[in-house]
Amino acid sequence: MSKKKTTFNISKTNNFSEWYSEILNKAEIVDLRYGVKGFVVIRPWGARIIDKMYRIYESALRCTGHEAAIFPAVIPEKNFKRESSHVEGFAPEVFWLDKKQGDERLALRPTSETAFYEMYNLWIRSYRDLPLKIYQRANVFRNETKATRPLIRSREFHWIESHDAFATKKDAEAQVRDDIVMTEEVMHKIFGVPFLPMRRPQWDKFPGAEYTIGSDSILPDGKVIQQPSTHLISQHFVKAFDVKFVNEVEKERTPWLTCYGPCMSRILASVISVHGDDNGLVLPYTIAPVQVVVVPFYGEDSKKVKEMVEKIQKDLFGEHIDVRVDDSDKRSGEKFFYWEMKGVPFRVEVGEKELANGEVTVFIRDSRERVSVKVGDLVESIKNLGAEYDSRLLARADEFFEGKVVECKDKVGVKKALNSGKVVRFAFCSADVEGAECAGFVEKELEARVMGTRADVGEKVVGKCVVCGKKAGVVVYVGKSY
RNA sequence: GGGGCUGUGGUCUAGCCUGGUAUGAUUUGAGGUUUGGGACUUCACGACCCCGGUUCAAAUCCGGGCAGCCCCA
Repeated sequence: MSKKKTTFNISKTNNFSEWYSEILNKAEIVDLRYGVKGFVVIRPWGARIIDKMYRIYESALRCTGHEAAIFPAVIPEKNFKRESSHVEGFAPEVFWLDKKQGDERLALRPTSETAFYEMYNLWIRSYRDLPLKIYQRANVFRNETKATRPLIRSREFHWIESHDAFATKKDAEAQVRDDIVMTEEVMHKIFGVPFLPMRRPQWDKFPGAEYTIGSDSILPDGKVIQQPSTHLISQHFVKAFDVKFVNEVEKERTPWLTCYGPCMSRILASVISVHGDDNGLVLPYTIAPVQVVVVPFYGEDSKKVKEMVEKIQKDLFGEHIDVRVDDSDKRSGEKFFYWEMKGVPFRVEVGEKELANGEVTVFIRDSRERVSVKVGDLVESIKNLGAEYDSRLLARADEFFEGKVVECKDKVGVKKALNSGKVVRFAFCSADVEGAECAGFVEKELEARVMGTRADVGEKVVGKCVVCGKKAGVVVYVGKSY
Protein backbone atom coordinates (compact mmCIF):
# COMPACT_ATOMS: atom_id res chain seq x y z
CA MET A 1 0.00 0.00 0.00
CA SER A 2 1.34 3.37 -0.94
CA LYS A 3 1.06 6.24 1.49
CA LYS A 4 -2.19 8.17 1.13
CA LYS A 5 -1.46 11.38 -0.67
CA THR A 6 -3.73 14.40 -0.45
CA THR A 7 -3.56 17.76 -2.13
CA PHE A 8 -3.63 19.61 1.17
CA ASN A 9 -1.04 19.19 3.88
CA ILE A 10 -3.42 20.87 6.27
CA SER A 11 -6.32 18.82 7.51
CA LYS A 12 -9.81 20.27 7.45
CA THR A 13 -10.85 18.57 10.66
CA ASN A 14 -7.75 19.37 12.70
CA ASN A 15 -6.95 22.80 11.40
CA PHE A 16 -10.01 24.30 9.79
CA SER A 17 -8.87 27.94 9.73
CA GLU A 18 -5.74 27.27 7.76
CA TRP A 19 -7.40 24.70 5.54
CA TYR A 20 -10.03 27.30 4.68
CA SER A 21 -7.48 29.99 3.81
CA GLU A 22 -5.54 27.61 1.65
CA ILE A 23 -8.47 26.19 -0.24
CA LEU A 24 -9.77 29.64 -1.16
CA ASN A 25 -6.41 30.33 -2.70
CA LYS A 26 -5.66 26.97 -4.31
CA ALA A 27 -9.10 26.45 -5.79
CA GLU A 28 -8.96 30.02 -7.12
CA ILE A 29 -12.12 31.12 -5.38
CA VAL A 30 -10.85 34.51 -4.27
CA ASP A 31 -7.69 36.61 -4.55
CA LEU A 32 -6.76 38.38 -1.33
CA ARG A 33 -4.16 40.67 -2.84
CA TYR A 34 -6.42 43.54 -3.74
CA GLY A 35 -5.02 45.46 -0.80
CA VAL A 36 -8.11 46.91 0.87
CA LYS A 37 -9.04 45.39 4.21
CA GLY A 38 -12.22 43.34 4.09
CA PHE A 39 -12.56 43.47 0.30
CA VAL A 40 -11.70 40.51 -1.87
CA VAL A 41 -11.66 39.78 -5.55
CA ILE A 42 -13.89 36.85 -6.39
CA ARG A 43 -12.20 34.92 -9.16
CA PRO A 44 -13.98 33.16 -12.03
CA TRP A 45 -14.38 29.83 -10.26
CA GLY A 46 -15.93 31.50 -7.23
CA ALA A 47 -17.98 33.90 -9.35
CA ARG A 48 -19.52 31.06 -11.32
CA ILE A 49 -20.55 29.14 -8.22
CA ILE A 50 -22.06 32.32 -6.81
CA ASP A 51 -23.82 32.99 -10.09
CA LYS A 52 -25.39 29.54 -10.09
CA MET A 53 -26.55 30.03 -6.52
CA TYR A 54 -28.02 33.41 -7.42
CA ARG A 55 -29.95 31.93 -10.35
CA ILE A 56 -31.44 29.17 -8.25
CA TYR A 57 -32.33 31.53 -5.43
CA GLU A 58 -33.86 34.13 -7.73
CA SER A 59 -35.85 31.50 -9.53
CA ALA A 60 -37.20 30.28 -6.18
CA LEU A 61 -38.16 33.85 -5.32
CA ARG A 62 -40.01 34.34 -8.58
CA CYS A 63 -41.85 31.07 -7.97
CA THR A 64 -43.19 32.59 -4.78
CA GLY A 65 -44.45 35.76 -6.41
CA HIS A 66 -41.40 38.05 -6.25
CA GLU A 67 -40.23 40.39 -8.98
CA ALA A 68 -36.73 41.67 -9.60
CA ALA A 69 -35.55 45.28 -9.39
CA ILE A 70 -32.25 47.11 -9.28
CA PHE A 71 -31.90 49.90 -6.74
CA PRO A 72 -29.15 52.52 -6.43
CA ALA A 73 -26.13 51.69 -4.26
CA VAL A 74 -26.26 55.18 -2.77
CA ILE A 75 -28.66 56.19 -0.01
CA PRO A 76 -29.17 59.82 1.04
CA GLU A 77 -28.61 60.53 4.71
CA LYS A 78 -32.17 61.71 5.33
CA ASN A 79 -33.63 58.34 4.32
CA PHE A 80 -31.12 56.55 6.36
CA LYS A 81 -31.88 58.59 9.47
CA ARG A 82 -35.60 58.32 9.35
CA GLU A 83 -35.85 55.39 11.72
CA SER A 84 -33.85 55.81 14.90
CA SER A 85 -32.96 52.23 15.80
CA HIS A 86 -31.97 51.53 12.21
CA VAL A 87 -29.55 54.43 12.06
CA GLU A 88 -28.22 53.57 15.50
CA GLY A 89 -27.61 49.99 14.47
CA PHE A 90 -25.89 50.73 11.19
CA ALA A 91 -24.29 54.16 11.60
CA PRO A 92 -20.96 52.88 12.94
CA GLU A 93 -20.52 50.70 9.88
CA VAL A 94 -21.58 53.05 7.11
CA PHE A 95 -19.19 54.07 4.35
CA TRP A 96 -19.99 57.71 3.61
CA LEU A 97 -19.14 59.12 0.23
CA ASP A 98 -16.84 62.11 0.08
CA LYS A 99 -18.93 63.70 -2.65
CA LYS A 100 -22.13 65.19 -1.22
CA GLN A 101 -25.38 66.18 -2.85
CA GLY A 102 -25.68 69.80 -1.80
CA ASP A 103 -25.15 69.62 1.95
CA GLU A 104 -26.43 66.11 2.24
CA ARG A 105 -24.22 63.16 2.89
CA LEU A 106 -24.59 60.04 0.78
CA ALA A 107 -24.05 56.55 2.10
CA LEU A 108 -23.04 53.35 0.37
CA ARG A 109 -25.92 51.01 1.24
CA PRO A 110 -25.26 48.68 4.17
CA THR A 111 -28.72 47.22 3.38
CA SER A 112 -31.51 48.69 1.29
CA GLU A 113 -34.66 49.02 3.38
CA THR A 114 -34.36 52.78 3.34
CA ALA A 115 -33.98 52.80 -0.45
CA PHE A 116 -36.89 50.44 -1.08
CA TYR A 117 -39.26 52.14 1.35
CA GLU A 118 -38.66 55.51 -0.26
CA MET A 119 -40.20 54.02 -3.39
CA TYR A 120 -42.79 51.90 -1.61
CA ASN A 121 -44.16 55.16 -0.31
CA LEU A 122 -44.87 56.04 -3.96
CA TRP A 123 -45.72 52.62 -5.33
CA ILE A 124 -48.17 51.46 -2.69
CA ARG A 125 -51.51 53.33 -2.89
CA SER A 126 -54.22 50.75 -2.43
CA TYR A 127 -54.81 47.26 -1.14
CA ARG A 128 -54.82 46.25 -4.81
CA ASP A 129 -51.08 46.96 -4.90
CA LEU A 130 -50.53 44.38 -2.21
CA PRO A 131 -48.84 42.11 -1.66
CA LEU A 132 -45.80 43.77 -3.24
CA LYS A 133 -42.81 41.45 -3.32
CA ILE A 134 -39.60 42.72 -4.84
CA TYR A 135 -36.05 41.49 -4.57
CA GLN A 136 -32.73 42.64 -5.85
CA ARG A 137 -29.35 41.04 -6.37
CA ALA A 138 -26.91 43.46 -4.78
CA ASN A 139 -23.58 44.10 -3.16
CA VAL A 140 -23.73 45.94 0.14
CA PHE A 141 -21.06 47.60 2.24
CA ARG A 142 -20.45 47.52 5.96
CA ASN A 143 -17.33 48.82 7.58
CA GLU A 144 -16.94 45.85 9.92
CA THR A 145 -15.07 46.65 13.08
CA LYS A 146 -14.60 42.99 13.91
CA ALA A 147 -11.87 40.96 12.30
CA THR A 148 -12.74 40.25 8.67
CA ARG A 149 -12.46 36.86 7.04
CA PRO A 150 -12.82 36.23 3.32
CA LEU A 151 -16.45 35.39 2.38
CA ILE A 152 -17.32 34.79 6.03
CA ARG A 153 -17.20 38.38 7.20
CA SER A 154 -16.24 40.91 4.54
CA ARG A 155 -16.84 44.62 4.23
CA GLU A 156 -18.53 44.09 0.90
CA PHE A 157 -20.81 41.15 0.41
CA HIS A 158 -23.06 39.82 -2.31
CA TRP A 159 -26.60 38.93 -1.44
CA ILE A 160 -30.22 39.04 -2.43
CA GLU A 161 -32.52 41.24 -0.42
CA SER A 162 -36.21 40.78 -0.73
CA HIS A 163 -38.54 43.49 0.57
CA ASP A 164 -42.18 42.51 0.81
CA ALA A 165 -45.28 44.49 1.77
CA PHE A 166 -48.61 43.05 2.95
CA ALA A 167 -52.02 44.33 3.96
CA THR A 168 -52.09 42.44 7.23
CA LYS A 169 -49.70 41.33 9.90
CA LYS A 170 -50.94 37.80 9.40
CA ASP A 171 -49.86 37.84 5.75
CA ALA A 172 -46.50 39.29 6.67
CA GLU A 173 -45.88 36.65 9.30
CA ALA A 174 -46.81 33.98 6.77
CA GLN A 175 -44.10 35.44 4.53
CA VAL A 176 -41.55 35.20 7.33
CA ARG A 177 -42.43 31.51 7.61
CA ASP A 178 -42.22 31.13 3.83
CA ASP A 179 -38.75 32.68 3.94
CA ILE A 180 -37.64 30.00 6.37
CA VAL A 181 -39.13 27.38 4.05
CA MET A 182 -37.17 28.88 1.17
CA THR A 183 -33.95 28.70 3.15
CA GLU A 184 -34.76 25.05 3.79
CA GLU A 185 -35.64 24.32 0.16
CA VAL A 186 -32.71 26.15 -1.39
CA MET A 187 -29.79 26.48 1.01
CA HIS A 188 -30.33 23.19 2.77
CA LYS A 189 -31.87 20.89 0.19
CA ILE A 190 -30.07 22.18 -2.90
CA PHE A 191 -26.78 23.60 -1.60
CA GLY A 192 -26.52 21.01 1.16
CA VAL A 193 -26.00 23.45 4.02
CA PRO A 194 -27.95 22.49 7.16
CA PHE A 195 -29.12 25.14 9.60
CA LEU A 196 -31.36 25.86 12.55
CA PRO A 197 -33.98 28.60 12.14
CA MET A 198 -33.60 30.68 15.29
CA ARG A 199 -35.84 33.40 16.54
CA ARG A 200 -33.35 35.95 17.84
CA PRO A 201 -33.66 37.23 21.39
CA GLN A 202 -35.04 40.75 21.71
CA TRP A 203 -31.59 42.21 22.32
CA ASP A 204 -30.26 40.77 19.09
CA LYS A 205 -32.81 41.61 16.42
CA PHE A 206 -32.26 43.53 13.19
CA PRO A 207 -32.19 47.28 13.82
CA GLY A 208 -35.72 48.39 12.93
CA ALA A 209 -37.37 44.97 13.15
CA GLU A 210 -40.14 43.79 15.41
CA TYR A 211 -38.50 40.40 15.35
CA THR A 212 -35.78 38.56 13.49
CA ILE A 213 -35.31 34.95 12.53
CA GLY A 214 -31.80 33.93 11.59
CA SER A 215 -30.60 30.69 10.05
CA ASP A 216 -27.61 29.37 11.93
CA SER A 217 -25.21 27.02 10.22
CA ILE A 218 -22.16 25.39 11.72
CA LEU A 219 -18.65 25.34 10.28
CA PRO A 220 -16.34 22.35 10.75
CA ASP A 221 -14.66 23.93 13.78
CA GLY A 222 -18.03 24.03 15.53
CA LYS A 223 -18.50 27.77 15.25
CA VAL A 224 -21.88 29.14 14.31
CA ILE A 225 -22.28 31.30 11.22
CA GLN A 226 -25.48 33.21 10.54
CA GLN A 227 -26.94 32.49 7.12
CA PRO A 228 -30.14 34.05 5.67
CA SER A 229 -32.21 36.05 8.08
CA THR A 230 -35.79 37.22 7.74
CA HIS A 231 -37.40 40.08 9.60
CA LEU A 232 -40.78 41.44 10.42
CA ILE A 233 -40.20 45.17 10.11
CA SER A 234 -41.53 47.29 12.95
CA GLN A 235 -44.52 49.55 12.37
CA HIS A 236 -42.43 52.43 13.61
CA PHE A 237 -40.07 51.89 10.68
CA VAL A 238 -42.93 51.72 8.19
CA LYS A 239 -44.53 54.89 9.52
CA ALA A 240 -41.21 56.72 9.39
CA PHE A 241 -41.36 56.27 5.63
CA ASP A 242 -45.05 57.10 5.55
CA VAL A 243 -45.90 53.97 3.61
CA LYS A 244 -49.67 53.51 3.62
CA PHE A 245 -52.55 52.18 1.56
CA VAL A 246 -56.29 52.45 1.29
CA ASN A 247 -58.14 49.24 2.14
CA GLU A 248 -61.32 47.72 0.70
CA VAL A 249 -63.56 50.03 2.74
CA GLU A 250 -61.56 53.17 1.88
CA LYS A 251 -59.80 53.35 5.22
CA GLU A 252 -56.12 54.35 5.33
CA ARG A 253 -53.88 51.58 6.71
CA THR A 254 -50.17 50.90 7.24
CA PRO A 255 -48.81 47.86 5.43
CA TRP A 256 -46.71 45.18 7.13
CA LEU A 257 -43.26 44.75 5.71
CA THR A 258 -40.81 41.90 5.78
CA CYS A 259 -37.32 41.48 4.44
CA TYR A 260 -35.20 38.45 3.69
CA GLY A 261 -31.49 38.42 2.99
CA PRO A 262 -29.68 35.33 1.73
CA CYS A 263 -26.01 36.15 1.18
CA MET A 264 -24.47 34.22 -1.69
CA SER A 265 -20.88 35.01 -0.81
CA ARG A 266 -21.37 33.82 2.74
CA ILE A 267 -23.34 30.73 1.75
CA LEU A 268 -20.42 29.92 -0.54
CA ALA A 269 -18.19 29.95 2.55
CA SER A 270 -20.47 27.34 4.12
CA VAL A 271 -20.68 25.25 0.96
CA ILE A 272 -16.89 25.13 0.70
CA SER A 273 -16.43 24.39 4.39
CA VAL A 274 -19.17 21.85 4.85
CA HIS A 275 -18.49 19.69 1.78
CA GLY A 276 -14.77 20.14 1.11
CA ASP A 277 -12.12 17.60 2.04
CA ASP A 278 -8.35 17.25 2.13
CA ASN A 279 -8.20 16.88 -1.62
CA GLY A 280 -9.88 20.22 -2.19
CA LEU A 281 -13.35 21.43 -3.01
CA VAL A 282 -16.35 19.17 -3.16
CA LEU A 283 -19.19 21.03 -4.84
CA PRO A 284 -22.80 19.95 -5.09
CA TYR A 285 -23.50 18.79 -8.64
CA THR A 286 -26.22 21.42 -9.02
CA ILE A 287 -23.94 24.40 -8.44
CA ALA A 288 -20.60 23.16 -9.75
CA PRO A 289 -19.34 25.48 -12.51
CA VAL A 290 -18.12 22.40 -14.35
CA GLN A 291 -20.24 19.35 -13.63
CA VAL A 292 -18.40 16.96 -15.87
CA VAL A 293 -14.81 17.19 -17.03
CA VAL A 294 -13.85 15.00 -19.93
CA VAL A 295 -10.26 13.76 -19.99
CA PRO A 296 -9.30 12.14 -23.28
CA PHE A 297 -6.42 9.71 -23.72
CA TYR A 298 -5.07 9.92 -27.20
CA GLY A 299 -3.31 6.74 -28.30
CA GLU A 300 -2.64 5.38 -31.74
CA ASP A 301 -6.11 6.04 -33.05
CA SER A 302 -6.65 9.50 -31.69
CA LYS A 303 -9.23 10.35 -34.33
CA LYS A 304 -11.74 7.91 -32.89
CA VAL A 305 -11.19 9.21 -29.40
CA LYS A 306 -11.58 12.75 -30.58
CA GLU A 307 -14.87 11.95 -32.28
CA MET A 308 -16.15 10.26 -29.15
CA VAL A 309 -15.12 13.19 -26.98
CA GLU A 310 -16.92 15.60 -29.27
CA LYS A 311 -20.04 13.50 -29.21
CA ILE A 312 -20.00 13.28 -25.43
CA GLN A 313 -19.49 17.01 -25.15
CA LYS A 314 -22.36 17.68 -27.52
CA ASP A 315 -24.70 15.23 -25.80
CA LEU A 316 -24.03 16.65 -22.34
CA PHE A 317 -24.23 20.24 -23.50
CA GLY A 318 -27.52 19.41 -25.23
CA GLU A 319 -28.95 18.50 -21.85
CA HIS A 320 -27.61 21.66 -20.23
CA ILE A 321 -24.94 19.87 -18.30
CA ASP A 322 -21.87 22.04 -17.78
CA VAL A 323 -19.15 20.07 -19.44
CA ARG A 324 -15.54 20.89 -20.11
CA VAL A 325 -13.03 18.94 -22.13
CA ASP A 326 -9.51 19.11 -20.77
CA ASP A 327 -7.58 18.89 -23.99
CA SER A 328 -4.42 20.46 -22.59
CA ASP A 329 -1.14 18.66 -23.07
CA LYS A 330 -0.70 18.20 -19.34
CA ARG A 331 -0.19 14.69 -18.10
CA SER A 332 -3.36 12.94 -17.14
CA GLY A 333 -2.36 12.62 -13.49
CA GLU A 334 -1.99 16.36 -13.19
CA LYS A 335 -5.41 16.89 -14.74
CA PHE A 336 -6.93 14.44 -12.31
CA PHE A 337 -5.53 16.20 -9.26
CA TYR A 338 -6.41 19.62 -10.56
CA TRP A 339 -10.07 18.95 -11.32
CA GLU A 340 -10.56 17.04 -8.09
CA MET A 341 -9.14 19.99 -6.21
CA LYS A 342 -11.57 22.27 -8.06
CA GLY A 343 -14.50 20.14 -6.89
CA VAL A 344 -15.78 18.90 -10.25
CA PRO A 345 -18.22 16.08 -9.39
CA PHE A 346 -17.57 13.78 -12.35
CA ARG A 347 -14.65 13.01 -14.59
CA VAL A 348 -15.26 11.07 -17.75
CA GLU A 349 -12.21 9.22 -19.04
CA VAL A 350 -12.23 8.40 -22.74
CA GLY A 351 -9.49 6.39 -24.44
CA GLU A 352 -9.02 3.39 -26.66
CA LYS A 353 -9.44 1.11 -23.68
CA GLU A 354 -12.96 2.43 -23.17
CA LEU A 355 -13.88 2.63 -26.82
CA ALA A 356 -13.11 -1.04 -27.31
CA ASN A 357 -15.94 -1.86 -24.90
CA GLY A 358 -18.25 0.94 -25.96
CA GLU A 359 -17.95 2.32 -22.43
CA VAL A 360 -16.42 5.26 -20.66
CA THR A 361 -15.04 5.46 -17.15
CA VAL A 362 -16.73 7.89 -14.77
CA PHE A 363 -14.77 8.95 -11.71
CA ILE A 364 -16.83 10.28 -8.80
CA ARG A 365 -15.23 13.07 -6.81
CA ASP A 366 -16.60 12.60 -3.29
CA SER A 367 -16.14 8.84 -3.04
CA ARG A 368 -13.18 8.72 -5.44
CA GLU A 369 -14.69 5.65 -7.11
CA ARG A 370 -14.76 4.71 -10.76
CA VAL A 371 -17.73 3.23 -12.58
CA SER A 372 -18.09 2.10 -16.18
CA VAL A 373 -20.97 3.50 -18.21
CA LYS A 374 -22.14 2.63 -21.71
CA VAL A 375 -21.58 5.57 -24.04
CA GLY A 376 -25.23 5.63 -25.04
CA ASP A 377 -26.33 5.86 -21.39
CA LEU A 378 -23.91 8.56 -20.35
CA VAL A 379 -26.26 11.54 -20.23
CA GLU A 380 -28.90 9.66 -18.24
CA SER A 381 -26.27 8.19 -15.97
CA ILE A 382 -24.73 11.56 -15.22
CA LYS A 383 -28.15 12.95 -14.34
CA ASN A 384 -28.84 10.05 -12.00
CA LEU A 385 -25.37 10.07 -10.53
CA GLY A 386 -25.68 13.83 -10.06
CA ALA A 387 -28.88 13.50 -8.08
CA GLU A 388 -27.36 10.73 -5.96
CA TYR A 389 -24.24 12.80 -5.52
CA ASP A 390 -26.14 15.75 -4.10
CA SER A 391 -28.24 13.66 -1.77
CA ARG A 392 -25.09 11.94 -0.51
CA LEU A 393 -23.49 15.32 0.23
CA LEU A 394 -26.66 16.47 1.94
CA ALA A 395 -26.87 13.34 4.09
CA ARG A 396 -23.24 13.66 5.12
CA ALA A 397 -23.70 17.34 6.00
CA ASP A 398 -26.83 16.55 8.02
CA GLU A 399 -25.07 13.82 9.92
CA PHE A 400 -22.24 16.17 10.83
CA PHE A 401 -24.68 18.87 11.85
CA GLU A 402 -26.77 16.63 14.07
CA GLY A 403 -23.68 15.46 15.87
CA LYS A 404 -22.80 19.06 16.64
CA VAL A 405 -25.93 19.88 18.61
CA VAL A 406 -26.11 18.59 22.17
CA GLU A 407 -28.35 19.12 25.17
CA CYS A 408 -27.01 20.16 28.57
CA LYS A 409 -28.50 20.46 32.06
CA ASP A 410 -25.95 22.59 33.89
CA LYS A 411 -23.31 25.28 33.45
CA VAL A 412 -20.36 22.90 33.68
CA GLY A 413 -21.81 20.70 30.97
CA VAL A 414 -22.54 23.70 28.76
CA LYS A 415 -19.03 25.04 29.08
CA LYS A 416 -17.50 21.67 28.38
CA ALA A 417 -19.68 21.14 25.32
CA LEU A 418 -18.94 24.61 23.95
CA ASN A 419 -15.23 24.10 24.36
CA SER A 420 -15.39 20.87 22.41
CA GLY A 421 -16.96 22.68 19.46
CA LYS A 422 -20.62 21.92 20.07
CA VAL A 423 -23.78 23.97 19.89
CA VAL A 424 -25.69 23.58 23.13
CA ARG A 425 -29.40 23.45 23.80
CA PHE A 426 -30.63 24.21 27.31
CA ALA A 427 -33.35 25.72 29.48
CA PHE A 428 -33.13 29.48 29.85
CA CYS A 429 -35.12 32.11 31.69
CA SER A 430 -36.27 34.42 28.89
CA ALA A 431 -35.55 35.61 25.36
CA ASP A 432 -37.10 38.97 26.21
CA VAL A 433 -35.27 41.80 27.95
CA GLU A 434 -35.42 39.95 31.30
CA GLY A 435 -33.04 37.36 29.92
CA ALA A 436 -30.40 39.87 28.85
CA GLU A 437 -28.43 39.50 32.04
CA CYS A 438 -28.12 35.74 31.67
CA ALA A 439 -27.15 36.29 28.01
CA GLY A 440 -24.40 38.60 29.28
CA PHE A 441 -23.12 35.75 31.41
CA VAL A 442 -23.10 33.46 28.39
CA GLU A 443 -21.10 36.00 26.46
CA LYS A 444 -18.59 36.87 29.16
CA GLU A 445 -18.13 33.63 31.07
CA LEU A 446 -18.83 31.08 28.37
CA GLU A 447 -17.54 33.19 25.50
CA ALA A 448 -20.52 32.20 23.37
CA ARG A 449 -23.66 33.69 21.92
CA VAL A 450 -27.31 33.03 22.62
CA MET A 451 -28.60 32.16 19.17
CA GLY A 452 -32.25 32.27 20.23
CA THR A 453 -35.20 29.90 20.26
CA ARG A 454 -36.38 27.52 17.56
CA ALA A 455 -38.59 29.28 15.02
CA ASP A 456 -39.69 26.15 13.18
CA VAL A 457 -40.89 24.03 16.08
CA GLY A 458 -42.31 24.78 19.48
CA GLU A 459 -40.03 23.37 22.14
CA LYS A 460 -41.44 22.68 25.57
CA VAL A 461 -39.27 23.78 28.42
CA VAL A 462 -39.10 22.17 31.82
CA GLY A 463 -37.03 23.03 34.88
CA LYS A 464 -34.93 26.04 35.70
CA CYS A 465 -32.74 28.44 33.78
CA VAL A 466 -29.29 26.86 33.57
CA VAL A 467 -27.69 30.26 34.18
CA CYS A 468 -29.72 32.00 36.92
CA GLY A 469 -31.79 29.12 38.32
CA LYS A 470 -35.12 30.93 37.99
CA LYS A 471 -38.06 29.21 36.35
CA ALA A 472 -37.14 28.60 32.71
CA GLY A 473 -39.32 30.17 30.03
CA VAL A 474 -37.63 29.02 26.83
CA VAL A 475 -35.21 26.54 25.33
CA VAL A 476 -32.25 28.37 23.82
CA TYR A 477 -29.39 27.35 21.61
CA VAL A 478 -25.93 28.71 22.34
CA GLY A 479 -22.78 28.48 20.29
CA LYS A 480 -19.39 30.00 19.70
CA SER A 481 -19.89 32.33 16.84
CA TYR A 482 -18.20 33.89 13.82
C1' G B 1 -11.42 45.91 19.67
C1' G B 2 -6.82 43.10 22.21
C1' G B 3 -2.50 39.85 21.57
C1' G B 4 0.98 37.07 18.53
C1' C B 5 3.22 36.02 13.73
C1' U B 6 4.31 37.69 8.81
C1' G B 7 5.29 40.78 4.17
C1' U B 8 11.57 39.10 -1.08
C1' G B 9 10.01 37.53 -9.12
C1' G B 10 2.93 35.44 -10.81
C1' U B 11 3.39 31.55 -6.50
C1' C B 12 6.46 29.34 -2.55
C1' U B 13 11.14 30.31 -0.47
C1' A B 14 16.90 31.28 1.26
C1' G B 15 19.26 35.56 2.98
C1' C B 16 17.72 39.38 8.13
C1' C B 17 20.31 37.94 14.33
C1' U B 18 26.08 39.91 12.74
C1' G B 19 24.28 46.09 6.98
C1' G B 20 28.07 45.52 1.30
C1' U B 21 26.98 41.27 -5.91
C1' A B 22 19.59 38.41 -3.53
C1' U B 23 19.23 31.67 -3.02
C1' G B 24 16.53 27.79 -4.83
C1' A B 25 12.06 25.75 -6.62
C1' U B 26 7.73 26.44 -9.29
C1' U B 27 4.91 29.24 -12.84
C1' U B 28 5.15 31.72 -17.63
C1' G B 29 7.37 31.96 -22.92
C1' A B 30 10.39 29.19 -26.73
C1' G B 31 12.50 24.17 -27.92
C1' G B 32 13.18 18.70 -27.33
C1' U B 33 11.99 13.77 -25.08
C1' U B 34 7.35 12.11 -22.83
C1' U B 35 1.98 11.04 -21.87
C1' G B 36 -3.86 5.61 -18.35
C1' G B 37 -2.77 9.17 -11.14
C1' G B 38 1.26 15.19 -9.59
C1' A B 39 7.23 13.63 -16.00
C1' C B 40 12.20 15.05 -17.56
C1' U B 41 15.33 18.52 -19.90
C1' U B 42 17.75 23.16 -22.44
C1' C B 43 17.35 28.40 -22.81
C1' A B 44 14.90 32.99 -21.50
C1' C B 45 11.79 36.58 -18.65
C1' G B 46 10.88 38.03 -13.74
C1' A B 47 11.25 40.35 -6.90
C1' C B 48 13.19 42.90 -1.54
C1' C B 49 4.91 46.15 0.66
C1' C B 50 4.85 51.83 1.34
C1' C B 51 6.85 56.42 3.79
C1' G B 52 10.55 58.31 6.85
C1' G B 53 15.19 57.73 9.99
C1' U B 54 20.32 55.85 11.08
C1' U B 55 24.63 54.87 7.74
C1' C B 56 29.71 55.84 2.97
C1' A B 57 26.15 51.84 2.19
C1' A B 58 19.55 49.12 4.20
C1' A B 59 15.83 43.28 1.94
C1' U B 60 18.65 43.33 6.63
C1' C B 61 18.74 48.05 12.08
C1' C B 62 14.93 51.91 14.12
C1' G B 63 9.96 54.59 13.78
C1' G B 64 5.31 55.05 11.38
C1' G B 65 1.69 53.30 7.82
C1' C B 66 -0.81 49.57 4.89
C1' A B 67 -2.06 44.51 4.11
C1' G B 68 -2.44 39.21 5.31
C1' C B 69 -2.60 35.01 8.70
C1' C B 70 -3.43 32.79 13.67
C1' C B 71 -5.49 33.13 18.66
C1' C B 72 -8.89 35.80 21.71
C1' A B 73 -13.04 39.44 22.39
